[in-house]
Amino acid sequence: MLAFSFNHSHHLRSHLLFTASITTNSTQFHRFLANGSPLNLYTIPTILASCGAQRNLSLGLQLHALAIHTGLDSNSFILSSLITMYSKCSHFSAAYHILNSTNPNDSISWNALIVSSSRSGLHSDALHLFVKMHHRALPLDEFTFPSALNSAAHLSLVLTGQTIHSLLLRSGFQRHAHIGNALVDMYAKSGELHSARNVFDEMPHRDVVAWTSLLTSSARHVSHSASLDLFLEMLSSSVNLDAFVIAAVLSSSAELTVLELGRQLHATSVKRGFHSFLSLGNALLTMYAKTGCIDDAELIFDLIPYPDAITWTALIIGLAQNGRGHDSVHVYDKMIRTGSKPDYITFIGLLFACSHAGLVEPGRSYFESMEPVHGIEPGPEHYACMIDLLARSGKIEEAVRLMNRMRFEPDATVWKALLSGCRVHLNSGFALQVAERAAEILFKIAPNDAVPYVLLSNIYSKIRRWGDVAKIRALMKARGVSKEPGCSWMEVGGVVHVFHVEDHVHPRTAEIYAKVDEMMGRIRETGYVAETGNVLQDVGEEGEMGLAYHSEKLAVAFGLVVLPRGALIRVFKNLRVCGDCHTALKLVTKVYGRKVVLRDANVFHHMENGVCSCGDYW
DNA sequence: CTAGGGTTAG
Repeated sequence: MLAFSFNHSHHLRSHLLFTASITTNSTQFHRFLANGSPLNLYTIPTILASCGAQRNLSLGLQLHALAIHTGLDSNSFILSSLITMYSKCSHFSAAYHILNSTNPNDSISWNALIVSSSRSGLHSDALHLFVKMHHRALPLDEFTFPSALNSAAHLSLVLTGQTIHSLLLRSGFQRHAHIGNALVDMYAKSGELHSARNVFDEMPHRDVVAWTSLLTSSARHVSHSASLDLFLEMLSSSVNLDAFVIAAVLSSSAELTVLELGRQLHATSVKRGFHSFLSLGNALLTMYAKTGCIDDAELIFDLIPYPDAITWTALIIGLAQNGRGHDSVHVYDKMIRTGSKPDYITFIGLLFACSHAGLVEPGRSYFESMEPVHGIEPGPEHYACMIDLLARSGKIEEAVRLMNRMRFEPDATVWKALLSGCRVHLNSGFALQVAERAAEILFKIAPNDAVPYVLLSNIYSKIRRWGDVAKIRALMKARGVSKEPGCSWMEVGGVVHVFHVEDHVHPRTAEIYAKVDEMMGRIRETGYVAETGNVLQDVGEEGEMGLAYHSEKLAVAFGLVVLPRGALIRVFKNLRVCGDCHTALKLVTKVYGRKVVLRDANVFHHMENGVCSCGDYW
């Protein structure tokens, strides 16, 4: 098969690629050798490159041996290929050994090691090599700088990044596209968005990569809406979209629950043929799950041919948030059956699912399997889920025992889980005692977090200890702790309508309030009585009027006013829905024959005909 | 033979 002659280097290259692709399979490699096919300056580097790409270290080692045997191992072309192969296979000691024993004075070998170190997360090694190159006066080029900048960014070494920047200004490379992009990304990842923007504005060509760096860092360091503003700016500057940037924007759309934009991005991806890009599929799945369209999320999942851990995890979490914790567990079992490896976050989702579906026994056994079976040490989030699961199902002693078993100090997340879990079963005095103790600790370690005050105050009001309720409220006031104001919003025709408790700013306020009154009147006829137990759920956001005009009720009433008859009403709230609104809105779905999807800070409530997907357990 | 951006978080 090798008895062809090649006239063009292009043919030679495709032949070499073909050779490499068949020979990285060991058996075929041996057949290749048995055929008397040549191992030379052209074939060895090409096969080595494939070994690196496929992380086939054993074949790489054989080739190294053959190179030594044929005396080709002193050739600089071969040496740099070997260093690349070892680096990509994470066999760094071998790569360093070759580098140190042959002392190549070309940049390629050094670059290969810097790039691989940076990609493998060995950032300080990458920077060390960079400094060494600089000291030896080796040429630093358009391959060296991006990786060094990348490692500086990952270590949050802004000063180092700035030093590299100043070296760059003298190198003549600063106008190079990859280098400009790496600089923008370094400043952006370090949270120095103004510096990032300055570099960006001075670039000769601002391509989609630079925009993506700005977008994702804005989402992380500023806000998701700042990120979407940048996206609009990008669209108006006619830059070509690609799958990376769409995945990033989808993630902000998901957080902001702007379903219309998400759908448009989905359509664009299909038109542009990006649908086979895994990260984009993962982002789409998450976007649909987070906007309450769990059926669409499942459709996306079914179209992904090779799901990775992120895909499985996104589906597990999405199902759990949408009240389908049993399905999360089935998906997890399928994930294991099909050979995917769960990670730290998978278990957060799985245990969250168990806790919301009340699956005590499966939850316990999944938790116990984490370390022995999957080699993942449970972290505070996992303990928090388990404590929540146990406390909510009334096993408060067991929750406390589990907490005492932790190898590290429980953090605020864990104490909050215990406190909120206790509010479900207050009939035993023990639950109250544990809740008070947890709150006391939280008031010390997180004195400015409003959530523990509100949780404890709700517990007191549930057992009608009004004096204690007043004490907590006074304590909050004295400490200047205020809760994030509650608000609900709804998207209609691409416009987001926001409601706060008892606010009168919406242009259709009169109709909305009339509709709330009508709603409350009609559900009262079916026997609804306001629950006063959660009067203080929204401490700080509401007046003395109490429960009637909470933001979620206003939003649902608005939906009844403006949406066509029978249309699903999709509402989002930034805080947890209060118990009274939950009861009232369930009845509204029954009386009006409408479906309501209400997403609160924790989960989705798919309400229909008086029943909620959360099983009144959220 | 070496290069920049992305997706999951009770």
